[in-house]
Amino acid sequence: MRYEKGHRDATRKRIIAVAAQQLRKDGVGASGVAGLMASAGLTHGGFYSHFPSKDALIEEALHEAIEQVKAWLGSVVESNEDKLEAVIRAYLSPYHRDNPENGCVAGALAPEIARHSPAVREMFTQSIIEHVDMVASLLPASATPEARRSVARAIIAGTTGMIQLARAVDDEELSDQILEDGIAACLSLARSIAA
Amino acid sequence: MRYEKGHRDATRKRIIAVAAQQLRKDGVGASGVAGLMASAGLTHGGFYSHFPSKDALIEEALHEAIEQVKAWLGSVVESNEDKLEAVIRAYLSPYHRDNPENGCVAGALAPEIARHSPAVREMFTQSIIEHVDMVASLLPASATPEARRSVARAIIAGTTGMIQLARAVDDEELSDQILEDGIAACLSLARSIAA
DNA sequence: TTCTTTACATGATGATCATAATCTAATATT
DNA sequence: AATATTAGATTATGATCATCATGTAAAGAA
Repeated sequence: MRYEKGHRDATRKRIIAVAAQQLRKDGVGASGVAGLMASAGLTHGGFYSHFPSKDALIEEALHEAIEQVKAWLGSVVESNEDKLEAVIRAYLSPYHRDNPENGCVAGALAPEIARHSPAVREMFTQSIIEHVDMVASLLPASATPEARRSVARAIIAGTTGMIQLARAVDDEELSDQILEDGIAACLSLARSIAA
Repeated sequence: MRYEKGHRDATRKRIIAVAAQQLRKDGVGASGVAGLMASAGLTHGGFYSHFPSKDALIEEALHEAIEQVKAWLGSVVESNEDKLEAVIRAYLSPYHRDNPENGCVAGALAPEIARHSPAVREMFTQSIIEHVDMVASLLPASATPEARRSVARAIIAGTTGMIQLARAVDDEELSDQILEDGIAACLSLARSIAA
């Protein structure tokens, strides 16, 4: 049947939005086309009129997810006085641990991305580079630019592992400790390069 | 056909050994029973006379993989003077990054483990707890036990993310930097709790 | 030497996968 | 009002998945 104009675009966006969540929640490989479409309230039939392949959707959905995370962390930075501590605490929060579908792409999918297509890895790499610059800008201004970028890389990569382990372990107390120790470690690192 | 005695046990061990590598290399979900058996030089037919289900093999294979990593890092600790620096450098080495099939289970599979069965998560959690104690024992003796355990948790979780990002990014220079910055960050953290 | 056992192979089952062709009904266009 | 268009549904295809039933050949037991 034919729908009002704009319907097609809205549907396409909805598929991407649903995929951006589900890929982080269930993993890329474990998310099938039919399941994604069903989550968008559709059947699998129309999929290939929106995307040339599953991989094409994955690429778009991961890009969308990365933008969402960037917006989230950006708003945390904007609305807080101690910006570095605020982002770290937001990233290593129980909320982020318990809601991977709205959280960091690396935290949910890093090993799968390492095994994915060059296109996805390239996009991911670009987002990491930008994120390094963002975090570096929050580090003590008294340190050299390269020292700040170095610590920013360690914080970004480190926190990725911290949120993952906090999700993987089957022990609530240990999970909370991992988050808290991670926060302390990142703040210690940041302080360590202050002149 | 009937084989010499001991054959069955040897085959079983070989399936587990092959799976322990392949799961880390390709991911748990992406590794099928038929592919695993083929890598062991067999067809899929005999699988269910060795294991009651794919999940049962996964559990055994991941346990085996964890034991291998424990042995690897244990030997690094034993054979080096500066034990902490040696493990960190081994873990965050280009060799480890480029050979996930023989490397850390968390580094290869943490998000998948977070989504896996309670049995797998429980075994994984236990191995993390033991690993925390091991790393804590390498930290400055002048610090309190809880401070050492806290930093050990941060180092373990942090390095997991570092090896993952180093694998995921599509830029050799950035990948090397992540490893080097990770080493520096871990050593800085260790120093920070020395009395 | 004959017979039984068994480790694995072959082949089958039904589910689910990505992808594609065809159908349908409602809106846009005329 | 009649017609053309189209978004998405239904259905189909062939691959691959985990799981299981049956076949077979060679080693061990008799």
